Amino acid sequence: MREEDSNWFSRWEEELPSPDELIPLSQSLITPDLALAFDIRNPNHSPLHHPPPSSALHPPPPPPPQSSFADFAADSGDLGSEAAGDEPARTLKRPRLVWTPQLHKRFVDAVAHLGIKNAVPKTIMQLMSVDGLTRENVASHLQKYRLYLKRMQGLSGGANGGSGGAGLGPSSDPATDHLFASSPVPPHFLHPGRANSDHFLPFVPVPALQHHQQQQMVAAAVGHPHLQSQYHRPQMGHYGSSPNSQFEHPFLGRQTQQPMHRTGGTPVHNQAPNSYLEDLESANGNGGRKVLTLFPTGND
DNA sequence: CCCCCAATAT
DNA sequence: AATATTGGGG
Repeated sequence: MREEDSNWFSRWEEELPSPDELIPLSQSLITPDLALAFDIRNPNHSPLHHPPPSSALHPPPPPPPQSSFADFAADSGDLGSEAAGDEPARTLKRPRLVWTPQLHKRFVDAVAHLGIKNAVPKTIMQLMSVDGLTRENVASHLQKYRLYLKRMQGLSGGANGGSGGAGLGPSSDPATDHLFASSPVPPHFLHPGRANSDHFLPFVPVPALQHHQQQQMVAAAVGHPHLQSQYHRPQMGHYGSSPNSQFEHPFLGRQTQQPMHRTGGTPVHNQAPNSYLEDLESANGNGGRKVLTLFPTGND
């Protein structure tokens, strides 16, 4: 057992959104097929602002009254190809994941805590424990993230590049990566020559740094009944900080496991019985794209 | 099987 | 533009 575990887990607890803060997306209760078929999402661009839990409850986010159909028509093109009107149940395509800053944050945390070495897609995914997240999602994101880190390193010290700016530190290149820029990149990520298991932050508890960003997690509204992220707390240790445990969904249950060594065998202890997840995972085949709607908290 | 990365595809 | 998918190599 590593004491560190309790450490960072504790930290995590703080960040964990209370169940109250989790905002269920509208379609959560709709039949997946239905949701998919109708493509319930914001056609335009404005993601529903899920107002923070300021006012207690929000009614079902009801917004886009119109255009659904337009979209539906547009993207249902593919859906129709496979007997969509009849027995769609299987072969559902999963919506594209949207990496909100919050989600990315969790990703970075996971990577940071795992240590670069153990941070491989599967592990990261497991640690993040966000429902609906697949290994591919993570792999793809990780790939991009690595490129980002590389860029940062390359440009950080000396010469400038010419990209307009010249000598600025880690060049904040243009639109290269807004998402990545929004999360603090743990130092160790940047230098390769370091011990592998360094994760605990010295003490840089982010003193007075920005605190504005409430950490709300993502609620994934995939085409499935209850797609919300759920983090589970480690059963070990003591996590009594969050008294909100009225969260009991009989359905999802992702359990966490601890990091293991990725050498040879990877005895991860498993994931819970997410039948729904498996369904989603295996589902695939035709094109109908939907968007995983993790809500962006209008705070960017 | 899983990982990684580059190139494509959507 | 942001993700997903594919393909080749380890």
